[in-house]
Amino acid sequence: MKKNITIHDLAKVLGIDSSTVSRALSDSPRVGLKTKERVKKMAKEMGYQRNLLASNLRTSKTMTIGVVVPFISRHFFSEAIDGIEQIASDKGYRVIISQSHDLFSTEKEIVEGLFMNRIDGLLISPAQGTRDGEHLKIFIENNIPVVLFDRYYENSNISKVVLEDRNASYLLTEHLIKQNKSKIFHLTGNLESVMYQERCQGYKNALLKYNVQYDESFVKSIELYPEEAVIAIKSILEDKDNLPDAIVCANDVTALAIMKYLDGNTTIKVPEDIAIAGFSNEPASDIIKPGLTTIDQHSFEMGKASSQMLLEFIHDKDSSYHSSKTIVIKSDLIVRGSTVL
Amino acid sequence: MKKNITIHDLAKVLGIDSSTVSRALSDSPRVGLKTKERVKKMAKEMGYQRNLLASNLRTSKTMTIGVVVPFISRHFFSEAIDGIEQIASDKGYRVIISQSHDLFSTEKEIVEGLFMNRIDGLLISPAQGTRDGEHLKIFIENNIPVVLFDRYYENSNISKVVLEDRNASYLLTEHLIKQNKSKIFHLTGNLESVMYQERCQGYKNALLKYNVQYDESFVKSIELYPEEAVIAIKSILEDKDNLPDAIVCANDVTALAIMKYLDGNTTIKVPEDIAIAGFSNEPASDIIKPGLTTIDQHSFEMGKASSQMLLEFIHDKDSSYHSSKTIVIKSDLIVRGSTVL
DNA sequence: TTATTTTTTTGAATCTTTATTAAAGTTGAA
DNA sequence: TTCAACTTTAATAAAGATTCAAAAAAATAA
Repeated sequence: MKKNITIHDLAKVLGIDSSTVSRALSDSPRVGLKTKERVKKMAKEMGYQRNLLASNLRTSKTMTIGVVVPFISRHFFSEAIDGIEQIASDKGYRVIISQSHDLFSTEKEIVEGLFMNRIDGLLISPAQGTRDGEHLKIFIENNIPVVLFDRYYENSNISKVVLEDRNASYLLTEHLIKQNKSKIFHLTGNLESVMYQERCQGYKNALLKYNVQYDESFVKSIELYPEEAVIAIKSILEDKDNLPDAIVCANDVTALAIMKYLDGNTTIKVPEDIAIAGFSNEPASDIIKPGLTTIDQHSFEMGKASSQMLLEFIHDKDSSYHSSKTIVIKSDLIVRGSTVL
Repeated sequence: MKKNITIHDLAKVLGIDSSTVSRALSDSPRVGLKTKERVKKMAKEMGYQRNLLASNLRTSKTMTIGVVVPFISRHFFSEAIDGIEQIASDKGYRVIISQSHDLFSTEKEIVEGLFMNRIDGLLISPAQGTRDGEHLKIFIENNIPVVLFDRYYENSNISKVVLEDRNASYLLTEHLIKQNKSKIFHLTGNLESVMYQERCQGYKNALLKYNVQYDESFVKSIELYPEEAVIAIKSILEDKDNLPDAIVCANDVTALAIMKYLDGNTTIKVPEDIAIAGFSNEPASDIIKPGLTTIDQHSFEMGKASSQMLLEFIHDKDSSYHSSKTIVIKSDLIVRGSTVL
């Protein structure tokens, strides 16, 4: 129930001016050693806690970066956040995390709130179905750095850190071809998203390169959630004349859902009858039997890289950072039992 | 590069006082309709963005609650956060999420930072090995509500929302007994933690109740991480004269690690030779084969309940909220193949 | 001792918003 | 018409910390 004490309270008690107290507490060289000590001692004694609202308002710096992701529970994102936090806290920055639940409207609200709170920089992996960064304009206009990571906009000059999606997808498909699979389907997400376009392109490129059968009907675009995946696999299996012997899924959760469905509801064997590959290396991929062949996206590294990039931008505000810098993170193919006997 | 515009800029342009602008923007009844409209129109036109730092400083309210968890990637916590966010955003509160990585020192820093940012309330699931809430004292002293969830301190009068750990553990053990298991081990965490004490007690109570063999050596306390679990199961298996036919693990990740080890490195069959039960219902529990019998902690509900409690405290600051209110969340036994043929 | 330099401290202004109090303008009943 | 009651706006003072210019104090040189 005690009132917050301020530098003015300290000043009064010590019989000095509040500006001196302020300087003493921030270890300014412009205040004498004994005063410094007196102030610090008293501050501790009286339980002084600096009010960052006031401080931030005055300095117009919050030492805070905002992070917006679709879902913090996705392994990929929580790992990335770890990376982000590590770099940021190293440099004395606080990180505030929000999730958009993959909804543009929520994302917009969050982003506006973060602006009103005057964060020093924004790291965002945009909600699906967001075509452009219009709602991020305020940041750009006010010279507050923004870095996109993992997901990005096609015709935007906002800097970004992304995965080599196309190549990763190519590697997955190539791997399946080398396992003598000849009818390879691709289950992808919303194809308006550049990321899924890229993954789809990598898949096609591999088929083309190795001269493997391809037909438009091989690509199914769905919302990449488990329930949707089950619906999709059911419909695929119904067309008995056109059965795949392999499916490249654009994320792990759908791949896992399909494997689970096949195991529980059909006699189809993975990988003998149909090989399944995923994307992300979620923890469950290594627990399911057979293990799921997938792509390691180096999420932690990606988080570190984006954080680093953002902080660089923050520290040299003047340079025209908008100039669309892009960092591409390497990916690794992880081969497990779902594609190899 | 454009400068942030303030209510003063608006006031100047409109030829009225800044206080009127402020009122107009917050829809105060104390300003005329036409002025309101004029102000709002101009605000939009000039791209005005309210500065919450100043606003919060003036009102000494931030409409923000802090959430601190050990790891956001744990399914339990990310679900709980979802629940917390849902309730909070409903009431117009922003949520800022931090992870302590289960380290007290990190938690302390985070908590101090949150205080300096003058959050309106704190929701925290403390790091393991923290015996008391000494570092939360500033909040209590300054009448900022704190609610613990999931994990808590033994002799603390901070309000909390917890699981009926003891009962849940009892149910698990009882279930194993009913499967005719007669030598049931318990793999638990740090027994200084009340939560693990409770889970251990529930296990013991069930054995006692049904008159099943018990020996102190049946309880192994470890750091509940996968690697430690593997070490533990190896050492258990080495003592060939004292093999369990069931193990109750105090969380899912250890249970999963053990199942994976048994499957890959031994001929021991789950559940025939050894039945395994976990705690938390992580997603992977439903993916592993056989499925892992575990406890559903209703994390989403727990998040909602804690958020609700905290907001109530915030809204009636005067009532002596410290009076150690406790909400106990019910748990459910989920039976899967790891304990039943 | 006085003049000069250096160190330490002060006072006022600033950041942006909001609350409080005062003032001005309107309306209506007596 | 006059006074009261009400509506709308203005002016000023916080909220708590930081910063700049200037003053005061201390240290050094002449």
